[in-house]
This record gives sequence, structure tokens and C-alpha cells, in this order.
Amino acid sequence: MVRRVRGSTTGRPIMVLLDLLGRRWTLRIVWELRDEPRRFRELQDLIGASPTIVNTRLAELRAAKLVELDETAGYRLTALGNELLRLFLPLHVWSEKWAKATA
Amino acid sequence: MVRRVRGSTTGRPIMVLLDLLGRRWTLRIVWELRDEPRRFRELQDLIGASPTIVNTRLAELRAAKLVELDETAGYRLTALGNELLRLFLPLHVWSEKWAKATA
DNA sequence: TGGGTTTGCTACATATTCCGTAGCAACGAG
DNA sequence: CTCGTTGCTACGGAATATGTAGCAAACCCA
Repeated sequence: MVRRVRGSTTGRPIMVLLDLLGRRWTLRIVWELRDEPRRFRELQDLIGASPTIVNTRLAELRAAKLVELDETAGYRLTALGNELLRLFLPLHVWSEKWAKATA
Repeated sequence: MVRRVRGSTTGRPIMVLLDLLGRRWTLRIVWELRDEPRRFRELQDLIGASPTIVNTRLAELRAAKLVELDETAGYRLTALGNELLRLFLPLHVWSEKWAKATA
């Protein structure tokens, strides 16, 4: 199995990040962890994806140190993950405006 | 062809947006249009994806009114697209920090 | 007029990824 | 010893992405 950074040969951090976030369910998982920790199945039900892909994305997010597994509480954002989430929070408000504009 | 919102039955704007952005190459395309308009092939070369998927994503972005095609200049962000991009710009700086933390 | 180039985009076969279902082993509670 | 919950995996079929080739229209320059 060839482990290369998809879509970028340079390995520039922004490209690696965009590649990571630009995968099915990744953004959504980070989003669902914004308030409280979630268990594996709980997360699965929330987003409605198969356990296979949930597990894959969680593994990637953990490798990227954005998510961690607390045995007693469940999956949660790391300090880094929280920083990233904060950058995305304005999206929530903006998406409402966007929805009206595209309607 | 069934046209449903993938991964969300509610249709909440934030979910629709996360779904749109959480597709291969979508974020990357928006990113590559941040400074100047790009032609179809130029975009294709920049990100290194097949024309099929570039065209598909461009169609989705155009339907979402985030990208438009100016016949003389090429593909570029709409006003909405620019707003969205501005929300993402801090990612560039943050990604550098993140890269160091995960190294 | 007649190339040659660039434009956006599509066809098609292959390769990869994703999905839905089922189920595993480990652990704790009763 | 059973029951529920935990994270996670196997497997076959469906959907998506890739890579190559090429189309028609518009343009440039002679």
C-alpha cells in the first residue's frame, strides 16, 4: 500500500490539511465533537455513516492529533482539534446566509 | 439520478455546507481560486485531478454559487465564494503550527 | 482559407473507495 | 453466566475517482 499525500507532492501543510479535511465525513466528525465527547456508535448514528468509514476517519484524525479517545468519556477533540474547530465555527452563521442566497 | 443531500436528512445549511466541502478536491479548488481566476486545464494541473472530477466539482460549486465561469478570465470565486474563502484563510497560518505539532 | 492552439467538457474502462450488514473480542454490571 | 456496551473488523456489492483519449467551438495568425 502506497502511503503518499493525496493530491499534493509538495507536502505543504496547508495542502496536507486540505487533503485531510476534504474527505468524506471528516469535517462532519469534527463538527459533531464540537460540544461534548461522543462514543463510537453515538458518532456513527449522528452522522449516519458506516462503522468502516467512521473508524477510518477517526484513525486519520487521531493520527493528525486532532481527535483523541478518552476511554471513559469517548472521542473528543484535542487542544489542536479545538483550535481548528474554532476556525470553523463562523461557518455555522455564514451557512445560514449562504442557504438564503442559493435558495 | 437521485438528488438527495448526502449524509443529512435534515437539510440544515451547515450540514449541507459540510457535505459539499467534505468532498474530494472541493476545498482544494476553492483554495486554488483564492488569488486569481484559473482556466479549466490550469486548475486541473494545479491540483492534479482528472478532468472528470474537476468538472463535477466545478459544477457543484457553481450550483452552490460559490464559483462562476467568466468566459474571458476563467473560473473564479463569486462574492459568496470569497466570503467563504475568507473564513478559511486563517487555516493557512494555523496549518503551519499544526504541522510542527504533529511532526 | 486554412491550419494550429486553447477553450470547456465528455466517454470509457479500470482502480479505488464507500456502504450496509453482520459479527468479533473485551469489559462491566447484575 | 448472561446481558449490554465498548471499539472495531470482514465481506460483498454499489458508488466514486482515476487516467487516457478525444470532441466541438472559438480564437489567432498567416
